[in-house]
Amino acid sequence: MSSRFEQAQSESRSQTPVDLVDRVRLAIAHGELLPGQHLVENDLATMFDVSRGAVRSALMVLDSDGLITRSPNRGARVRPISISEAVEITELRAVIEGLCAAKAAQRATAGERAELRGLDARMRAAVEAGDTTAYSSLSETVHQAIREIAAQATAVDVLDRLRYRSVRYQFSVARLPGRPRQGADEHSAIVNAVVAGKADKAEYEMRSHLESVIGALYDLQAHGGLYGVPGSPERAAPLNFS
Amino acid sequence: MSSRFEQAQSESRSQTPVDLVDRVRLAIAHGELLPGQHLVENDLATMFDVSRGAVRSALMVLDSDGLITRSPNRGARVRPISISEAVEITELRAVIEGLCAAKAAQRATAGERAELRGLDARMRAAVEAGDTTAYSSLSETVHQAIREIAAQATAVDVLDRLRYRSVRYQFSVARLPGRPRQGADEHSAIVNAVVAGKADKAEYEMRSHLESVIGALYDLQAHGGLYGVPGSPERAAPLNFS
DNA sequence: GACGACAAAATTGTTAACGATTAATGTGCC
DNA sequence: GGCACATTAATCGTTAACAATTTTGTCGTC
Repeated sequence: MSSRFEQAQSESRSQTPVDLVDRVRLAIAHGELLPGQHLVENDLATMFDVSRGAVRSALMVLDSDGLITRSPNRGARVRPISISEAVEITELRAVIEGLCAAKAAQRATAGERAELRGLDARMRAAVEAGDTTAYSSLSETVHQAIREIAAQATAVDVLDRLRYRSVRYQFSVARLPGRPRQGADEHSAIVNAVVAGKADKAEYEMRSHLESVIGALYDLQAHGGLYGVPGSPERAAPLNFS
Repeated sequence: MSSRFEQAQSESRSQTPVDLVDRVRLAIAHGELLPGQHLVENDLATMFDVSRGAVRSALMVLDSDGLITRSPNRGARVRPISISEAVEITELRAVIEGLCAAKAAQRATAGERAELRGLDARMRAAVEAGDTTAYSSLSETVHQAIREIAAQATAVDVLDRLRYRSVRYQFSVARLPGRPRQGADEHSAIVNAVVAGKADKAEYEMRSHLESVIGALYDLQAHGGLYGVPGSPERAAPLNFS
């Protein structure tokens, strides 16, 4: 919690109380550290230019977060996430984001509703134009806006952590054929419900949306493997979520 | 995740990779470390008989969990939880435990259903007998059983962490007049739905139950303060949740 | 008596070194 | 050639010491 709110102040090197955790998290999300990879404390220390003690602490946090596993005296490994686990995580996200959508519907101010409508319009335009990247980015923005409006600090915190576990698959889902179109429709339904102040409907639509993501995950499994695995040339792309 | 599964193997002192985190967590839950209290690394190290480095790592994990706050160069403090935050946490728990209840209804085996029915009967008997302590304990057992049956590892992990944040208030809620009776009725409704395999109803009843807990939290706020604050003579009682 | 500068103490953040445990390698024997 | 066993290397876990920062306490002045 508190770790989320204290902004990176000066990037002053080796003033890394907890912010190293985020750096490693991002490295995993971006595919610089691959699933199953053995993480040696000394290597990470030199890689991130911090003390080994700091690395040790960060690894414990990441272990507690489920991003890595640690065996006594055997070191840490990036934890591979199976599709079935990604499904489970998405099921969990569904109910939590559903809660946020409901709260957002209750609490959104006039300005916030207008903002949501604007985002929705831009997203639909992007899909019409066939701009998948813009869709991805806007989709994430919509989710984020709803979470902010909901003002449920604890829920947002949990969601932030869950995100990093399933990033790998979110990449792939967004690239499935026909996915942007369907996603955009679902997002519109969510936005409309929130803007209309219908909490129950907002929750329902959000959950429907994420259940459709789960369906896409199963498709992924059926059609064998991942599209656009991180580590490939396009790993520079920003984090996007379906 | 992995941290949950590796059992305390030999209690061999100073073999504390992560298990120290749980010990500090429990100390906070039991009121040995009070909200707002300043946590000095050296003191904790001698208190738990571990190295300061281990304490440092544990504090970072607890900070990430939201149980304590850490200011640079100023140390750590046990994070006080306001009633409004406890409400927020319970709202979050409601949707997650709702998910677990639904999954449990889908997945419970015949044996598990029988076990749930047994627990329910014992809980109602305890309430009839006016045994508040037994009710508390059985209530927690029911919740735990449903979580196990649901087999949603990620959700259970999140719930386990959320629990520690609001323990303080859960104590008080269970002591509100008339609370055991109402809680038992709600638990029965949940169990019946799960046993009947009605996922939607199970989720609905679980959420209703926790919304009723939220109502009790507001009552607590209205009637001013906490009953049975930890640190009082009865702090030896096991953790109980409404 | 209150306020501010200064010094001392306490605490955190960092680094380096040591011992312990585990995996990997090499050797001898069957 | 393959397997049991000792040796070596790599890595983790711990401890102690040092540096940097904050807090506390003291003194002098207004």
